[in-house]
Amino acid sequence: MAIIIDKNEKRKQIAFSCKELLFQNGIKNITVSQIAAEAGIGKGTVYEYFSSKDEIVFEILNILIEDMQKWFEEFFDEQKFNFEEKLRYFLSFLFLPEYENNLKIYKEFLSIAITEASNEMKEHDKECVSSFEKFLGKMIEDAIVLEKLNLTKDVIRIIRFFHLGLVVRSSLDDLGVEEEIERFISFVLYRGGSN
Amino acid sequence: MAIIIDKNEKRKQIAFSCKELLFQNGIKNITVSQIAAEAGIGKGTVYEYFSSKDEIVFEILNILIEDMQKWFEEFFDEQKFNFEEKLRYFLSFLFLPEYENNLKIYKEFLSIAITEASNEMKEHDKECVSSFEKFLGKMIEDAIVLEKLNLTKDVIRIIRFFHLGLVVRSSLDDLGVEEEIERFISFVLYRGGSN
Amino acid sequence: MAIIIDKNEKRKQIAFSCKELLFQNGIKNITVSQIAAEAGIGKGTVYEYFSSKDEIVFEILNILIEDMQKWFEEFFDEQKFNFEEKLRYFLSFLFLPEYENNLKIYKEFLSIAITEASNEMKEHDKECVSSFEKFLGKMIEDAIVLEKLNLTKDVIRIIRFFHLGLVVRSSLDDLGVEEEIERFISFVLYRGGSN
Amino acid sequence: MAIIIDKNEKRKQIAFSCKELLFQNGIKNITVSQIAAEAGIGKGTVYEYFSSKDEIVFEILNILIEDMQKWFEEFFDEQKFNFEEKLRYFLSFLFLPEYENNLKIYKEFLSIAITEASNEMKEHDKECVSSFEKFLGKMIEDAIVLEKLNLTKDVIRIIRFFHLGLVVRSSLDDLGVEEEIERFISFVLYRGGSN
DNA sequence: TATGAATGAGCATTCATTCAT
DNA sequence: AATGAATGAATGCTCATTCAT
Repeated sequence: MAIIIDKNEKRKQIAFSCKELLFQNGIKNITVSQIAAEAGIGKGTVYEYFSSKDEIVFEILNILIEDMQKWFEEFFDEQKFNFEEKLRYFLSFLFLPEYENNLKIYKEFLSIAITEASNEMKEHDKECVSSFEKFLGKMIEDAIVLEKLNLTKDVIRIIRFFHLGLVVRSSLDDLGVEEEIERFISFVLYRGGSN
Repeated sequence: MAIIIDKNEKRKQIAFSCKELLFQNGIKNITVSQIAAEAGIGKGTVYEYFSSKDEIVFEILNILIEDMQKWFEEFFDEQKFNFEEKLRYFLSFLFLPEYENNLKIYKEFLSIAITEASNEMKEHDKECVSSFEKFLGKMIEDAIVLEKLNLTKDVIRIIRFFHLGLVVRSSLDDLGVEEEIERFISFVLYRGGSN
Repeated sequence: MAIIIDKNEKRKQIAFSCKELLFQNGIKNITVSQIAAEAGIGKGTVYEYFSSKDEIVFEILNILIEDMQKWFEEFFDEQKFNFEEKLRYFLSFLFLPEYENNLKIYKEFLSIAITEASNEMKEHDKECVSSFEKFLGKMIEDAIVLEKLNLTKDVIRIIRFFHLGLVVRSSLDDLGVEEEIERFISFVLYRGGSN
Repeated sequence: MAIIIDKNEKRKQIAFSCKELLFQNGIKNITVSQIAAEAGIGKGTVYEYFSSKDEIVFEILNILIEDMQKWFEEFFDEQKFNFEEKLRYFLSFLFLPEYENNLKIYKEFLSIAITEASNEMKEHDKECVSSFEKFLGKMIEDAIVLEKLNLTKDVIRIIRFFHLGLVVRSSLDDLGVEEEIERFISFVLYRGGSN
């Protein structure tokens, strides 16, 4: 059993050391040679811990998803903002210059996830999303109770899907992300504003 | 004198004959050899009509998009639907069993586009998006004028981003797409109304 | 017989119209399609007059050699220079900026000639060289008789080979062509100069 | 632990085993597949030791040049030859029947170099030339000091260019190489002397 | 357990040549 | 006679995976 734990530990270790590699090359262009070199082990050794390249890639992605979850949680632990501010930050933080790399990684994740997500990946992602929704849920609740805003829990999903769509489109359009976000916030909060 | 061939016609012809191939192999795995074989022509002949493999794939994608646009037009031309019904169709048609193949290719397109969109690809995508926005625009306009609904044009973007997010998430979650769509429709249509 | 003459005429015509193409692309990169386009005829038509691409290339080269021969002759017809001046010009004229294209072509010719000269090409070249040597011969003769220079006819060959070597090396070294030429002239004329 | 291989040694080994192949097929027509087969290794293995086909060809050329240098050294080490004999050997050895293959490859090298010399190629050539000039330099020095011949270092360049011209012309003319060489030697050695 | 040398299938693209019209 | 559409052989290079040590 000790061996199994060690194996798992080593897997994480190898995957962890390749995060930087992903920033630079993108998942599509990563090679097993690079992974081995970056992890400081032999190419053959990689296959002692993973049975295929895809498996390595998934492991790296899983680590990155966990990272993202942490970033979210850390940010939202500070409770001093009102709903509008929180929502704005939630929607825009991945587009801030300082999170450029995270956006990149998140896109890489999506790119893989869309067409070939493994069950393990889905499992990981589910946890992430759930923790994420929990927070949005809390946010809405506060908004309803404390700010007396006219909202329902349903808006969580709309926020999530909108956000996701925004990330994807930002790769394709030269859209003004901020503008789109403001439009969405207006819609959610002051939807009658144009009335 | 040799026969003069309508190059554009032949392009379409070649691309058309490869629709099925694309469904089977996907964008990434399709090869020029397969394309030539499927079109019943020589490999070199392909390059008389296309300057690169990517160009062929784009042409096939174009045909698929044109197909989709036709389905839309056909659907929307029948004017018996109200805004809610149209919106429902717009959001859900890709998830209908008969469009399974289109959804698959669309996802693959997104997967590629997210991380390695070439300018050519972006250009291609822009046309596609613009045609869809035109539909949505007309839809909203009608809704405002004919159905006296309380909507603004801004909702177009929200619909688009939501739809995109839905497509992406549908790869990851076992979400009830229909349920999500109903939730969104409710939100867009009745939320403000219920105030 | 009229037809044969016409055929030959057309060959020349096709080859002639491709001189410019050679300046731009170099012989190695020229294609039959380009040749046909440049000559304003169909690709198949080219093969009515030539039986292979190589044959076309040789024909173009032959025309260029004839051209070069003409340039030489025209220049040396003006008899107002002394031997040293003539020699200097002879050695350096291909390196003058205004003959850049000719140098390029001459190199192309050499490039082909070195490894795959056809008999026809050799025949052409022989004529060219002979006319060339005739002139150098006259030059030397005048130098001996009129300028009382201490030279023999043997120097003709040395001049020719040196010149050829210079052209070839100029493609490889960043050599100071002028300097090399002066060195050579000194050697030929004032060989004892360093004594 | 896997075996660690001396990469440089293996490079030489691969290149060495392909000398014959180069003689047979020429620089232009050699293929990587052939190289791999000739070296008794897989095609992919070739790319473990060379980063491109050109690099392999250069390595083979290098070996040929090193061979030539060795032959020179061996010849010139036997100090019983005087300058005239050395010069004769230098000018004529490439035309000896036993070096026919080397002449062929050298010509092909020149053919390529003239019109499409890459920087890599120029660099490679520079080394080769410099080593030959060193020989010639030593030769001249000895001639001046030991044989009291009336020569200057300038003659090195003239010898080199003449030699090069001779190689090139030998492809075109049915010239008597030996005769030309004798003529040149006479010119260099006795012409000034007869003044 | 760790390694890295060896592998070879797989693929886009070019272009001289042919031949039906 | 003139054409240009069709062709397919030919080739450099990549990289995940294997396996002898």
